[in-house]
Amino acid sequence: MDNKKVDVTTEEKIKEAARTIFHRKGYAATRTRDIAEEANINLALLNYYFRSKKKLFDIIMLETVSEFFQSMIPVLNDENSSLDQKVKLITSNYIGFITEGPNLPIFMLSEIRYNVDGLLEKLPIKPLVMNSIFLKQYQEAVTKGKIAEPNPLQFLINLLSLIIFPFIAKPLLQEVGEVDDTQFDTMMQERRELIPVWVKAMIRTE
Amino acid sequence: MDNKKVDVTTEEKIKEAARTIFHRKGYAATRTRDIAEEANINLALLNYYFRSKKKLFDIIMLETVSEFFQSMIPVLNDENSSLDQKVKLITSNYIGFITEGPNLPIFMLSEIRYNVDGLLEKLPIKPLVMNSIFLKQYQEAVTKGKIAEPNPLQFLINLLSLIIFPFIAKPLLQEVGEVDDTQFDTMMQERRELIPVWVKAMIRTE
DNA sequence: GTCTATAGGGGGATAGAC
DNA sequence: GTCTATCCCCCTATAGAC
Repeated sequence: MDNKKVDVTTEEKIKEAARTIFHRKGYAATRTRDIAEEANINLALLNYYFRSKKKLFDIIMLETVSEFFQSMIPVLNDENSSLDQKVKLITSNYIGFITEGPNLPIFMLSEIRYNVDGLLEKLPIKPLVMNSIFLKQYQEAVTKGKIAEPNPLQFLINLLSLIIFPFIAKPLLQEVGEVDDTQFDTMMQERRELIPVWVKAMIRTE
Repeated sequence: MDNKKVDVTTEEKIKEAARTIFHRKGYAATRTRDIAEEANINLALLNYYFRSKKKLFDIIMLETVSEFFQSMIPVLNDENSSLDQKVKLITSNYIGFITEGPNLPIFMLSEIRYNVDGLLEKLPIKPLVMNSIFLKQYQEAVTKGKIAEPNPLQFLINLLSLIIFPFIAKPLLQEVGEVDDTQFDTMMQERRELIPVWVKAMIRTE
């Protein structure tokens, strides 16, 4: 009876369109008219449902950032996996995630700078990372002398850098390296296997 | 006679202001009024000198991307330095460069996506990297079995990722890691020494 | 070259019919 | 709930005096 496919409410259609356009062009360059067109609805309906461009944007932004972190949390807090396994999962999950929506990182990171009142404070990002099993395992490995770099934040920065940055710099890297879209994608998929090996080599003690 | 300090032409004043505002807010969110105010000139003068917002932007964009690459070229083509030394120089130079203008990477990378007609094609980026001494040295090291990763582009991606990404993700990382501006800056400066060690460890053969 | 004043248009938002 | 028509502000760009 309940056919999931058909209950696409107008509100959902608008949100979906807004997500697409905002992610592609950013807040300032997006026109509400573009969103309406993408959603195949009238411009007035957008304001009927969401009051204003800014309110609609805030909703999309919150959902986007939430989803981005939610996908990491169960991995970080799995008691039954090792540090190495966590690194592999985070790498593979995020490369897959970003391959699906390549505009996501640059959108999040540029919009977070100025179109955010206290968005990051609304989300429980800090405690979820700081109290994670992941962090405990890292610190334990440092204590045991298995890891050279004592600062877990430097490690996290490195991991995220290697995963996310290539997607952000794609146009530049394609120009520099003379690679087309297919070749670029192949390289990114190779990195699913390579990054875990690399980060392990980076922090191991001599 | 020629006092460099005083010959700040109106044109230069406008360009300087435009650079500041464009870098901070991006093309779409920037208003020509903001630039005029920042430059302490009348709005009409901006159009008198540069015809339109877009033309002014194109000039700033070209200069910005040019400067960014120009600073790398002499390092990449130095015949008298080793691969390791080049990595150290690139790391240190760019961390210094970006510390001076922290908005630069996110500005370049987000604007390059859509506000660029054929900007990258105008600049000789490709040959300058592909024909560089740096690349030759890398390939030589691969042939000699000193480097495990055969693809120099993967190596370049890793190096640039580790250098640039943390600055782009600064707000996020500060929230996650509970670090203030001073602590963040300290970490970035530490990375001047750390990154060369890390990338060396990443690619070395067993 | 630099200003004031204003034209011109685009885009967010609303009124009001259906 | 959904549409058409329209308001109105803001921003880019120009006209024209000095």
